[in-house]
Amino acid sequence: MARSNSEPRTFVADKREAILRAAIKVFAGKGYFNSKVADIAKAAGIADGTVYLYFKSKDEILHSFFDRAMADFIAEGRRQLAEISNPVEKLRRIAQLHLEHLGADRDLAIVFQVELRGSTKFMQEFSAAGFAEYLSIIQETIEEGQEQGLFRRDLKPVVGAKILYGALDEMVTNWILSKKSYALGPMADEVLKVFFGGVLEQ
Amino acid sequence: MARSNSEPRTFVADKREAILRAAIKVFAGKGYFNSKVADIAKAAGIADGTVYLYFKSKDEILHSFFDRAMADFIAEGRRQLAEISNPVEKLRRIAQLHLEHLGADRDLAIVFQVELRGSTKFMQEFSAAGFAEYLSIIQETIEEGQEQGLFRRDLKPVVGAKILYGALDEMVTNWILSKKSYALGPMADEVLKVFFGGVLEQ
DNA sequence: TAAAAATGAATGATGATTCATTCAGACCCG
DNA sequence: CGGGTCTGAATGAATCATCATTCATTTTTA
Repeated sequence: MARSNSEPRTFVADKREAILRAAIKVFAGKGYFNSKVADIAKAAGIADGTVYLYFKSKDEILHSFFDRAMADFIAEGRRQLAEISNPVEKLRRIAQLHLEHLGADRDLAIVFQVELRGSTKFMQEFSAAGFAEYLSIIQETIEEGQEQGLFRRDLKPVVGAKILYGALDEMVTNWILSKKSYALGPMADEVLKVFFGGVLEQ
Repeated sequence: MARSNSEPRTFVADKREAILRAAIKVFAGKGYFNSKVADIAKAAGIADGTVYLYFKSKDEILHSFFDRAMADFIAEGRRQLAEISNPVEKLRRIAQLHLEHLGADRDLAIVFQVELRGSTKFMQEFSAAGFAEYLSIIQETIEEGQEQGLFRRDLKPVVGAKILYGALDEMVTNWILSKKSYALGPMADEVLKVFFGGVLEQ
């Protein structure tokens, strides 16, 4: 009762966090369905049962992770975009953030690229949430660019958004699967070179 | 022994085929890990054990499917590309084939987009096989185009291939998840418009 | 009728989840 | 102080359901 009241909250949040981090590492290593809750517990240095004091189920661990990771990413993106007015530069920043963010944490990237897509159920649930929002940020930026006469108008913004997202996404997937180690961030410029200017010789 | 020698082969192949088709439908519906072998057997109208007369394991069903589907697709692609000499038109044909093929069979598309990506293991195994070959067909076509002075040279062909593939792939994924029903094939032209010419106003 | 194909009940392993028990620290009282 | 008590966190062995796979038996085919 007379406990110094913020301390326990912090403690609990930390352990939840630790389980989450351990889970990501385990999921990244062997895939969601091949990971045992016992593996996660071991990776987090706790007993199997303890996992259930912080999460309702194995499923909820993955969900929590996505929800938080995506919300964080979008919040950061919006923050940075607010400082930019030129749509061309906005798209550049989006591409860079996307690749730098995932390029900075391989486990996170693996879980995002691989596990997120591992079930239509997840995809749809997730789709409904953050993913659609992300696509629509790109889409709105393209609309802005069209209004300002910077981008061609014979292209549906929603299609443009999918193309850019798809290209970035493929960069990440290839990076994960590649045996070679290289920086993902710089690929943003390569993608944008094509997205903005196309491959045809003028 | 005195069997009219091609008939039983055919018969066996047909049943194998039927199991494969049933499996795809089931996998597409609930995901590989959530699908029971019993579900597949029921969908194929046979007993559980019969599945094992044609496949060594559940895993092998998925593998067989990928191997065959990918080999067929690449063979068909090569056949059609052989009739085209212009790299621009070759890429157009690739994009159309890609989207028309998956757009014609939703179950096939779901398994390809979702299950194939559902595990790093699968991705890597698969990657080693047909997928790398597909990417390199695109890459070589871009190289040709560069040699003929059609495509800009300040772009690595391998990167260009990933961008085009990624954009097409995203069209398929969105199509699968979309509640609206629309034709996937025609999206090829939209993608190529951007891939060839870029989004910037001239 | 013999061989091949198919059956589906039984087996055995696996692994998510539960819960009776232990443990650690906070608080109280003499 | 120092030991007793309470609370909630943590434990991990046991439970229980779920399937992939097998194989003795039956059915079909030729």
